[in-house]
Amino acid sequence: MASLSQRRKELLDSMMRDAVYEGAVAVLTRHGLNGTTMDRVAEAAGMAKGSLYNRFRSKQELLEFVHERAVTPMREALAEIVQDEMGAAEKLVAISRIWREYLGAHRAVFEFLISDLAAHRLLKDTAQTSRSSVVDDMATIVEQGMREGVFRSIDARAVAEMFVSASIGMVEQEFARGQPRSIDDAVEVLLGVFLRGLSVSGPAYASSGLGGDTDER
Amino acid sequence: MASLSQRRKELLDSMMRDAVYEGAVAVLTRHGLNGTTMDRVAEAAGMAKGSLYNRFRSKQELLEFVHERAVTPMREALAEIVQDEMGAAEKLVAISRIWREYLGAHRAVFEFLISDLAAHRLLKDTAQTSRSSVVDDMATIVEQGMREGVFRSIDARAVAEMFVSASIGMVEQEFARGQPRSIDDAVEVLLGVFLRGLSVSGPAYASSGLGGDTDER
Amino acid sequence: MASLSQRRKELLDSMMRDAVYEGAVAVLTRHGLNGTTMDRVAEAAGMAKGSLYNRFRSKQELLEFVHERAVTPMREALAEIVQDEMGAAEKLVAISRIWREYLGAHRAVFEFLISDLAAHRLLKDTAQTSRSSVVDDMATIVEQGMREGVFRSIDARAVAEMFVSASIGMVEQEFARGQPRSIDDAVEVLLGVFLRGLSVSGPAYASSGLGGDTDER
Amino acid sequence: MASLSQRRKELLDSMMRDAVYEGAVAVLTRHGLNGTTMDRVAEAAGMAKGSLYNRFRSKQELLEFVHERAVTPMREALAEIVQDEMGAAEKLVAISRIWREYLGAHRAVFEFLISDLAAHRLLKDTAQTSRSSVVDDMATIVEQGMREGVFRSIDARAVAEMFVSASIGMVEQEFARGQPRSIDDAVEVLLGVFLRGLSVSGPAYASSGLGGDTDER
DNA sequence: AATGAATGAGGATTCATTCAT
DNA sequence: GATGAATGAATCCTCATTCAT
Repeated sequence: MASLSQRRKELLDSMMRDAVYEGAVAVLTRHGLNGTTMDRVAEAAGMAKGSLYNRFRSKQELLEFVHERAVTPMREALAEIVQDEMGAAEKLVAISRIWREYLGAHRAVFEFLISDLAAHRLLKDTAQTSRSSVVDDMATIVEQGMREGVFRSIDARAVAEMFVSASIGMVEQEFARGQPRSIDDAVEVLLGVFLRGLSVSGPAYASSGLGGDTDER
Repeated sequence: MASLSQRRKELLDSMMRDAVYEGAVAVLTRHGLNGTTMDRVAEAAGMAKGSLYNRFRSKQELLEFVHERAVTPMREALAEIVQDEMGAAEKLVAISRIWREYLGAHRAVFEFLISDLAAHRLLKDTAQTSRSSVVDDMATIVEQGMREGVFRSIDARAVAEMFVSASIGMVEQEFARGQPRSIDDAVEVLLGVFLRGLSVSGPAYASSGLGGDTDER
Repeated sequence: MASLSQRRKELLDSMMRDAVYEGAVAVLTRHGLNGTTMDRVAEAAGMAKGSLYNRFRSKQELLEFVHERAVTPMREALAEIVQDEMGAAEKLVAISRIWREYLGAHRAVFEFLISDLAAHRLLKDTAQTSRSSVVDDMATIVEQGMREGVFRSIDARAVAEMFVSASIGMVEQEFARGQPRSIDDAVEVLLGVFLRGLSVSGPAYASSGLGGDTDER
Repeated sequence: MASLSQRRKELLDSMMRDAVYEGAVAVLTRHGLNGTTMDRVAEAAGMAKGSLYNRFRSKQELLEFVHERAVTPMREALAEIVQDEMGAAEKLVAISRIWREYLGAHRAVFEFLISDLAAHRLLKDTAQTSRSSVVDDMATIVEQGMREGVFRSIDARAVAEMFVSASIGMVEQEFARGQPRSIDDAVEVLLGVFLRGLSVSGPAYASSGLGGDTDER
């Protein structure tokens, strides 16, 4: 049987993919998306440029691989939480924590691949889908909260997008200022706003200028 | 009088700058930041490449011009509102409306220049400062609300960043889906969350996992 | 008569040419031959680029004008000395002094136009001719010395070229080191070598390796 | 063994460098320093433009390589002669011959790289140093002659520069006229002048106009 | 005649991709 | 499969020259 050399090959292949991922991340971190050339990735990954093209048909495919590998665990964690038996509010808290941890640990990749619109363009299908699916999952949780009577009736997708954007925005700001918050602090601010903001019996919403939302007053 | 040819020149110059702005925006829209080459901008602006370099010393300078022209009015409107005599909540509402209008009208530019990290990198000084100043203004308003006793005590910068990111995020999502919300709807969702989220006597905040806020469900 | 406005025009034209010359020299000095653009010359000359093209059909022509104006006085002085009633040795001395003064006063132009082969190429006809004519005049003097019996029989053109090159070379070296010699010192070294070198009854020339130059031993 | 492909690679590399050198020289010869574009060099070398950039990081580096390769052997020969046990006069003769041979064989390169001030500017460090070191070596020989009592007391650097310039000047003139002298003729004229010019008991130096050298008349 | 904006060919450099070894 | 040299299209920028005002 070839299963031995088969396994060996797969192992080697897996190791190479690891090397590529880490190399690419290192390059993205130091040089930015535009500065991420195949040459640099190859060197950082400790292999020849040609070898990259044996695994990935193009730079685009390589970046999609990196994106996928970076985002997948987060998406899976999110999907799992969505399936869990917790209440919607609890889920939001759990997600926030997981995200924070993840973003903190992989800030470099996310800085370029999650929020970079140039990347969005480059990775159109992959990335858009990915962000979109995250928003979908979040929306599902918000809807759950509405069904549970914990959240008030609201445009769930809009809130989901707000939540995702606000989460990323906070992290970005911290990156930019070089003053990261603790996970606890960050989650508290974020959820402090969103949970209250979604709560059913809220304080009067002093709308001055919003058409006829009289029932919210 | 020289004032005639003078005026004429200024007019022409102004028209050229308009053409450049619109050309650049068109190219940014169609090709993304990376695909925005001087050649394409020149063609879109209906002039020769060399002419671009008569106005702008470099691509960087041209992009800064575009960024500036796109963002300035918004920043000015924001600054004005910050100075106004309104309450903090009212200010947030006003800002949201203005932003919405603006973002809707200039979606293309903002899609690339406000939230594109590659642009941030390219326009480091200009763009960073610009986004930063927006966040600063927002934070000022949040602080005002805290002083007025309308908002609870909270990390104002964090909230400001969340608000800005959430606002942009919503618009982006709408762009991506091709289903823009009405200004009223958008502002209602956004402020519905943030005003409640910042209100003093809110509903209990059901934190599960944050420090010791266990009994707040 | 138009002679008044005629004169006026000529005067203006003459002033403009002066301005162009001085501007061009300033630019050559600061930016080198390659850095000498029509834009810079125009600005340094205090006029519009288009006006340059009213006087000179091309950059080439402008540079030829500059070269001509820089070199002409030297050539004329040289020609005059050639015609003079002095002995050949005296003429060499006189020429050396005049050159020195000239080179010192116009080092910038000469640094680029006399010894720069790129300029030679650019100014092929003008410059080559000019250098050539200088060498011709020098050769004439050397021949005079030979006829007078003061100089020994020798390849006059070769000596002339050596003399010219050595003169310029010394100045260049001084420019490069930033340590100009006094005119007296420079002339003394230069002529100290060449006059002895050309003298009839010289010291034995210890040629080791020169074929059969027996009469010089 | 890797030594086979190793050797093969080195051989190829060496051939490429030869091709580049010869291509560059050809282009320099035909188009001058300014006309020496990477495109033309690539074509003349029979390779793609990009390949040039695989070997040389920039045009500057490529030109330095050309300069180095052209000048090094001469400099080495010169340095060796300086070290030799010969008398100063003999050394001058030896050097003259070697130079002649070299300049004759590589006239094209030297026409641009040795005496071209634009090149000096471009290759500042490399070229300046190179010419300077040649002059230094020559000065050393002159000083040796002075110590030996063969040459009279004189500004050695000045004479060295004169000698170098005169040597190059002669060759240039010959290039320009297309009438090369034989090595023997050239060396005879050159040294005929310089050796006499440096000799101790020379003929009276007929200075007319030099400060106080009155007794030499 | 003066002006200076417009033009576009030309030049240095980068980099994704291919391919011979 | 691995390698890395070769390729050339694409990009930013410069500058001599033209021409409408």
